[in-house]
Amino acid sequence: MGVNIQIQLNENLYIRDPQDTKLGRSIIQHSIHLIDEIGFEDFTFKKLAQRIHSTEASIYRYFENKHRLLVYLLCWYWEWMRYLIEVNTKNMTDPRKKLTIAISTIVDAALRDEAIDWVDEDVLYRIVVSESTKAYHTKKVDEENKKGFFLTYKSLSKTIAAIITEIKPDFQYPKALASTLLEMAKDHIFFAQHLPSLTDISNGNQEYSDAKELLRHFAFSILDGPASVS
Amino acid sequence: MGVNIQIQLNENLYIRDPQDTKLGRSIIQHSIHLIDEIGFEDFTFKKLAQRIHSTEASIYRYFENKHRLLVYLLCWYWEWMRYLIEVNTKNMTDPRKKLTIAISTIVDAALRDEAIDWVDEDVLYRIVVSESTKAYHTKKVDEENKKGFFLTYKSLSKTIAAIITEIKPDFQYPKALASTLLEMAKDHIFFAQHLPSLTDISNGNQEYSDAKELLRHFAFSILDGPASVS
DNA sequence: TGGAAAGCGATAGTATTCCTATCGCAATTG
DNA sequence: CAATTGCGATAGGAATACTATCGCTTTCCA
Repeated sequence: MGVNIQIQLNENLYIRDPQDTKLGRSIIQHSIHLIDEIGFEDFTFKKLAQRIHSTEASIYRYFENKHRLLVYLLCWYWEWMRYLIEVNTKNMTDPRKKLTIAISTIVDAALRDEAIDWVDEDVLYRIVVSESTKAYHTKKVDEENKKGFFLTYKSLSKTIAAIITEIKPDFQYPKALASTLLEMAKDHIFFAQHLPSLTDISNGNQEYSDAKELLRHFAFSILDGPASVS
Repeated sequence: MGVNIQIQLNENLYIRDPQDTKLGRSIIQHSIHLIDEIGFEDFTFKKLAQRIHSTEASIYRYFENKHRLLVYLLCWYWEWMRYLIEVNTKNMTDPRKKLTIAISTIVDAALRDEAIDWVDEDVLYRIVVSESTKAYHTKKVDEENKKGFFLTYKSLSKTIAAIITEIKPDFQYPKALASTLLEMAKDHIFFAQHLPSLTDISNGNQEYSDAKELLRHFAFSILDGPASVS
């Protein structure tokens, strides 16, 4: 049993809802691992079909193409993040503590969680770090945005922006700070692993406490900074 | 005539140096425009060959594949940026002014410049905004990093980090702040254009003065922030 | 309980992408 | 003027990104 979470995503993302069937759940579970292993560029429906002992045509019954599948996975992550932040900050009165918890929650996505047994959240987060910008850095952003593909990301960002506004109601850049924190988490975890000269956090630490510290330092410096900046 | 700048890039990036021949320069010039028009995913050497009235095989004599060409273009931009920041901050004594100039220089890359007549810098910057993360978010990052593909990006980041250290020698995160400013410039210009709810800067302003103001505000708040952060 | 519908494997086939290889002409170079 | 370089032309192969059809099972529900 355990916790029973049902994440409902935008219907435009899929042809058939993968959560409804055994094959659908298998597609989600194994696509996460396969993309993590070989990268999104080399990932194909044919390779996925071979791994799950199904066929290319069967996978195409669920997703129009591999890009839609990627966006589906990311939406799943974004929605799950937003849910976790909401749960973890519930009943808290101090908005500063809320922001600290939100930052920790984002970074801790790199760690294993067992929320849903056919989604390995820690592996999914590696995909978020490596592949998420490919979801919206496309010639079709505007079209896909209209279809609501990025609502969950915007909603996650909005949740964090709301906490920021709670801390400092007259702050000029709540939305920018919220999205920057989300992007920074990915960037610096990636830099620490692959391009360490672009960051000051170390890669050794399994729990990324450096990353949390960096985000907190930036966020609170900006929020508590001198009223007038030269 | 005009200014004569020669940008020398990593030899591993190309098979034949595109700066040496007419066809090579044509490949650079038109690939920038074609990638800008149709996006990197849909961009192919065949389409580029058609546009410049050449052949696929001829383009393959310059670049192993389209990914290498993209990295080449980005390296060109990163090196050019570093050069501009160095020139623009030369003989300045106040490091705070240097950082302000550096930020303006990065954001102004979106504007037309005529440094080299076969490179349209403003169009190239649109590629940087939309496609640059695809250069290093690959399964081959580590391998390509060893070959020195990202030296110019790291060098640009290092230049900015040095200014930050000049401002505040005991600052804990100079490298992280430098790369964050570079990433933020791209992200928020992109968000303003396509996902406006993720930023607070507007898209209307042609000179992105909002973006400059945002970056300056974040940078100096972090540098001037209260010594101890809760 | 029986007939319709849904789900999925199997197979076939097409257009495009991503290359590699070879040939030969024209321009450049030494 | 001989040798090299640069490049257009063509061919072709393996992989990718789909689309379509057939028919077998399982499930649904009346």
